[in-house]
Amino acid sequence: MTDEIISFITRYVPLTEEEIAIIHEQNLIRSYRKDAVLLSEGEYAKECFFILQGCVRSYYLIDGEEKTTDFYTESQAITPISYTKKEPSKYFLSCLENSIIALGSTERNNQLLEKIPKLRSMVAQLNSELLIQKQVSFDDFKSLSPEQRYLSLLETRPDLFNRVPLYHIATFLGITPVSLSRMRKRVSTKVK
Amino acid sequence: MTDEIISFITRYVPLTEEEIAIIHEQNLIRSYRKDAVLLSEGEYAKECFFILQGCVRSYYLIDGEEKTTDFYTESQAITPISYTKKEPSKYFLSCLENSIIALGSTERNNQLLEKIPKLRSMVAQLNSELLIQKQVSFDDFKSLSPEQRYLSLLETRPDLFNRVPLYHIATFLGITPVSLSRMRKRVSTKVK
DNA sequence: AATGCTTTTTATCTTAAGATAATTTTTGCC
DNA sequence: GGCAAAAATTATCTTAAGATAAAAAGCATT
Repeated sequence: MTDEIISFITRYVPLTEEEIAIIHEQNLIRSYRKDAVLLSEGEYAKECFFILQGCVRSYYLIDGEEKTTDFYTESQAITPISYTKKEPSKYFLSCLENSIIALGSTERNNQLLEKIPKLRSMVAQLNSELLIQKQVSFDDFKSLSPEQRYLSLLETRPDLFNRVPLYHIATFLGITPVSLSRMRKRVSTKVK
Repeated sequence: MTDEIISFITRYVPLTEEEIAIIHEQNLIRSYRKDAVLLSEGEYAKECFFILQGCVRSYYLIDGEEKTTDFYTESQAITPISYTKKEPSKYFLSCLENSIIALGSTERNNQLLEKIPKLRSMVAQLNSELLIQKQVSFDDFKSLSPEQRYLSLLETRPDLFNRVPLYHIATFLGITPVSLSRMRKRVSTKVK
């Protein structure tokens, strides 16, 4: 049932049967309804998340407008900044779909790291990978025009367009929903 | 002489005298002239860098245009993606000023990590911190207008404006130099 | 002081994004 | 099938950025 977590981890470090059992024991799995809020602005994140099924969105609320910064889907881990830094969150996390999510509290995660120390190496590798990914996407974002960013997202994450409303994709691309709509029209007439 | 490196490290892990001596031994320090290139597109990075004195810029060359993605100054470490991933670099690193830089090759760094294993913890902490920083700047970048980004940079890194040509700052802000110049004029007349 | 090079600004024109409001389309639901 | 809410599009007007070219200002060096 939580094989996704095991295969996620074993991309970084090998696990024995025993260790797999320990991880299964520790698993806390929850279901959330669409629009359920996993973390609010101002709140201290007590947990990090691993998405087994569904889709989660992170966003800032600025002058009453939601600015989406990320979409997380199956087999992605979410470690809120607030979880790491022990400070109030500046952004929200909420479910775009009914979702099944594994939770790790600080205590539970620390226990796991005590019992299976090599998980520290996994975390280190993962962070290093995420840092590189983030840097690459940021660099791309800066050097591409909104239209190029849209076209690029169409290629790299086509799945999103089937499960996420366009107005969230718009703010994720750093533009307004109205502008995205206009752009899509422009692009489609270009192609023809 | 390389106390900066020691105090950089001890922000993350304590060091004994012995360990400090080991680090000093391993240090390879070089001087570079303004415009010296530390890493070229297409090249495999053999080293990572720690800036003791001076300023380094990272940039992509796109359609003959340089797009600056970062400025590194005193006491900042640079670990090229190419160094970590062992693949050709997509960007350049070059000196904006005459600079004094400590170099760490893969071999030398691995030796250090063998001799002082707790440095792994430092690297892990540093990466986690850098990931958070990168995420925050990316989120800001997306939600701010070019003008707001300019004003924010003026506050967060005023030093840059004294040592870096505006046309590099412009591409760093994701706009053209002409546009930055126009914007500065607009902003200055607003204030009056 | 004169020259050449780098950096910044100005000007003009074009294009696309922001703001706002209204309308249309789609979707879910009783 | 009809209704309400959510999502997407359209229209209009304003504002700022991109492209390009040219001029001006700042520097360094001889």
